[in-house]
Amino acid sequence: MTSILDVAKKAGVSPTTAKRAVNQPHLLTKATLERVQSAIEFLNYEPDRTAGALRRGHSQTIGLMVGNIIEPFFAQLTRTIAKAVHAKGYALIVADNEYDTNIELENLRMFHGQRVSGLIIRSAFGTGNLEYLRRLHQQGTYILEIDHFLPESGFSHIMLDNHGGVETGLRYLHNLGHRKIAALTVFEAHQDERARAYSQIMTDLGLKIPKAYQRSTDLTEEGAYRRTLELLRLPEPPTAIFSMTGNEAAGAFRALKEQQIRIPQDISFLTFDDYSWTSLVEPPLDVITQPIQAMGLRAAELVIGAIERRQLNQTHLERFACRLITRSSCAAPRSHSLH
Amino acid sequence: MTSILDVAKKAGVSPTTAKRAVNQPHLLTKATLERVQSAIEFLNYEPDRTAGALRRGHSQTIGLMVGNIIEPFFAQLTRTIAKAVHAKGYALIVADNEYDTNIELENLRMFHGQRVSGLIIRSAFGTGNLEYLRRLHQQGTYILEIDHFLPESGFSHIMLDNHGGVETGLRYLHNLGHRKIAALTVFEAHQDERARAYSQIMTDLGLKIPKAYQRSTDLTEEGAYRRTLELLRLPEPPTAIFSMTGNEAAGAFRALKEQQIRIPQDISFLTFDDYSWTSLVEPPLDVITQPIQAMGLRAAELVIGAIERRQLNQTHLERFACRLITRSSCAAPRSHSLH
DNA sequence: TTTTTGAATGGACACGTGTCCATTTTTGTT
DNA sequence: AACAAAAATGGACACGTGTCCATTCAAAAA
Repeated sequence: MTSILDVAKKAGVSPTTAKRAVNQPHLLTKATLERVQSAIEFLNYEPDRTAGALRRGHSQTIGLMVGNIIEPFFAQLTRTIAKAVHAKGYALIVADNEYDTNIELENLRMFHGQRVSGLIIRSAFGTGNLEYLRRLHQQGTYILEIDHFLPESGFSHIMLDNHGGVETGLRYLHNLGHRKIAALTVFEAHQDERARAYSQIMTDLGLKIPKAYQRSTDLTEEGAYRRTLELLRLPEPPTAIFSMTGNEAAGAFRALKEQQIRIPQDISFLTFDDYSWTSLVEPPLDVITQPIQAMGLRAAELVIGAIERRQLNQTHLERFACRLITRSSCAAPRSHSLH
Repeated sequence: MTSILDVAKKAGVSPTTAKRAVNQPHLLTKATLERVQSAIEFLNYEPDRTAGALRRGHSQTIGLMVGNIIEPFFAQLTRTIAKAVHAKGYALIVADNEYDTNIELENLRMFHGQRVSGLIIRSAFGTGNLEYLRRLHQQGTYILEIDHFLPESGFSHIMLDNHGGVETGLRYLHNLGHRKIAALTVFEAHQDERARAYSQIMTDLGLKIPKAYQRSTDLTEEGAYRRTLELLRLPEPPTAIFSMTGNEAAGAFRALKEQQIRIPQDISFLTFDDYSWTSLVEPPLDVITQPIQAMGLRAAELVIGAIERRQLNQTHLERFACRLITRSSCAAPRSHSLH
């Protein structure tokens, strides 16, 4: 493998000068710079970042831990972040935790071993790995939570305005006349912001949430499918279903379709995430869309900014607004329209 | 940052012994091993892979270059490969080339700088980066092409049985009575296997492909949308459209829907890739499904196997079969059913 | 006990870079 | 022409690991 020493020899300069041609070209004479640059080109030299990482103490690498790369939300986020960090000369190492603390821990170990400079994480529910994250941070890794955060963590985070989004959705359904509104989400221990917002806003609207509505999904398509069938079998089924993620929406929609439930005549359906397919199905779905790209760009910017300015302890808390797109999957409930 | 030296000191052994506790534990006495292990735990020691990478000459890292992470095909592939390589102790660095040789080159540079041990690549069309890939290979990076390969490259590859898949699809449509079958794909320079298979099998079936059917998409949803509208405006529009990727299918389906074309009454529609939404739309789509997970697992296995056995020059060429799933988007063409 | 053998442990060095400090060369001033 | 100041270039070392070789130790054979 050719190193900077080969370049230096070829160009007839000292190793230090050759390194400067790469890192601080403004310090060199035009002539010297050109000589070194042509040597670099001739030898196809590419600096060894592993060596640099060793010397510097951290690699020019960002770790990204998402819930599940297959979900378009995370795929889009991954892509945006990858592009942004590449532009700054960083590489992106990805892993997903499958919303499981144990899998997450293993991948955190891997990130640690790679000495990632920064970590963007959509952590699993529960505080199981908080201690490990804290240690990572203490050792110089900037940590940014995204989409979900552990309240006690004290790390920076980038969040959607989940409360606002849920409120927009629920008021929309409420105004249409719905009173029995079920949510597809994770209720356990009030860890999920959307679940919390759902409970609170339903109360604000003077609506009660039956116990039967408060069972959790596991955030998978399959789980939402099963949960939706359960809801439909209830003695008092909901007149509207509000899916808190686009992933769950696919499962729920499949269940509704299989049961030949007419949307919106029999049930209104609303979901977070404007996934491509939501406008292709019949009826096109009403959705609450997130500014994924803006969030990803900001995440990359914050992390790299903090790393380069060596402000590892500066905390940024940001919220991004979401937007309701109405199509044709929500309408007044039948009982209501008879009034 | 705690190093193995700290561990050694804490455990009262030499650095070499401490290293062995990590890498070759069978060489140590049970007592010594335990002493070192508890020191590791106490200090939260995690080996610095950047240092190991420097010494070894390559990092325990695999590069994955896909076309576009957002496409579920690549998302699924990424996830499968990520899991598989993590299990073997490797990290996965991802990048996408957006099917563009220049973007690809930049990311290849990045991979090179990171001294990835292996590279799994869905290369952009064209041989622009072949020379760079060759150099990378020469410097010790194992290279595996996936989903698409450059015939002259000589690298290992994992491919779908594209010819078989296209043949299955075309014969299916032909048997239904279709003669005017258009394909959504990349025709340029016969670089795409599915496009080549389409041309050849149409000829085998005794069918001619009008010039107007031979214009390329750019593999995007938007491009397929526009291309589909063009096809519909033709004086002799096709009676069946065969989309060669699931990504393009979304755009094509949107166009058909907007134009209020009835599927399969007015046009039959068939596509590669059994994406989640294809069974949610009306009508559910007939698809040709790929064994993405099997391909991803095999890719990871091949690359890591070659790295660990130091057989960088061994070439593996593998093909995976695909399968037609019939639902309701294909039927006999109208003119035909009148006969 | 002594010798032999193999198991267990230790020492030393190189990988390629970033960084600090030293030295040389050039430029500007008198 | 002599000097100071600034610009340009060079030297030396450390980062933490993997690997090779050397040494010590314990057990088996004589």
